[in-house]
Amino acid sequence: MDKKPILAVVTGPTASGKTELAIRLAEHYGTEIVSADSRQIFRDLPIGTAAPTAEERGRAFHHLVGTHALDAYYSASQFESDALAILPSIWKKSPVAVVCGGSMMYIDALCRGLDDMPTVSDSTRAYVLSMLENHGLEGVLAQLEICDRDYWLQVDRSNTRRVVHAVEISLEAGVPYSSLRTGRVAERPFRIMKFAIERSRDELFGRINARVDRMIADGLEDEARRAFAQGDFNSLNTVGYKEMAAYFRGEMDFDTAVARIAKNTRVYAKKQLTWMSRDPEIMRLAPAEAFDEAVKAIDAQLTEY
RNA sequence: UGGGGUGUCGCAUAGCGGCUAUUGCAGGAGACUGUAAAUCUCCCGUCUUCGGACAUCGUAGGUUCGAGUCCUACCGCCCCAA
Repeated sequence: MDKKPILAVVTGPTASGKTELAIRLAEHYGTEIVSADSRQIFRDLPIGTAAPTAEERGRAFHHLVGTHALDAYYSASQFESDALAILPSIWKKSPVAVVCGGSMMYIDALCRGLDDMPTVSDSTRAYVLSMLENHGLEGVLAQLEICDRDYWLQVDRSNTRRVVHAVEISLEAGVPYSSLRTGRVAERPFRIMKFAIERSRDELFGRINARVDRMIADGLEDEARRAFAQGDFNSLNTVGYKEMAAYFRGEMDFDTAVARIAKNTRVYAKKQLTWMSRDPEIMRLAPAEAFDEAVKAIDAQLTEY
């Protein structure tokens, strides 16, 4: 029987200690890390996204961190193909590759796969956008009812983004969006192990608050100013930056902006926890024993064949 | 001890005697298949078969058809005077 390599996924809410655990595992197994973080992938945002530092990156090689310009288009499906392309090269060095990140949809895209869908062309995107601008959400919903009645029935009709996307895909593909959604879980040629560091809500929120203060001290404001000087991109529709933008526009004072960042980071963490709660594959580790427990579990898998 | 003020949800706050007690902050739950740190939904007095039911504005009385709102007493807090 083939020895399938192992994908050790370190995930969990923001500020839970993923980076350190991932690096220690990478050091231990002489391997590299693929980041699964939808914002750390952009360059010029190291402070606000808590990207691994130069020192940390010296301890273990990190893929997909700071590799894209702020105006670049990136998505979960691109992450899926990028990660799948990188992993084999890591497995040449070690039977264990480490993935580290809190972008839950990216993790799922890699571990379970996304259904095949056409890439939306610029013209289709522009067409649906104009429909939204001229006829509002109601207009786009009417279009959705025509081109994909099944999805129209089930979609959250308040969620403009989902409605727009379904119409875009349906028009692009020429078939209903819902017909492309198979829900099939991809077969992967590797064994997946998922780990998360579990902390109490109070402790996690305390770590978040402290980290936000540190980001401010480290110069988040300047970083945000320089980033927005490049333009107002989706990559900057991000906790830490959108609040700074509101401060720059004079919509809130500095202290309020900082408080909002902490608040929105807590909300983000909560959403990650919600997502995690429905994934029974994730092994929850106590902070103090996280590394030892993860190594034990991985070694057990390594010796199994 | 006297005089004045004040008491509304975890905190803050609105509430000219009359529909469901307002708003903000903080908090909780959830959805999620190509921008996901995005986008969206719900709860936040108690119980709930999720349609509602029952409470409630420091406490106890009173006036009134009707009281968070007016009156009295008490309790707590704040200010001034001693």
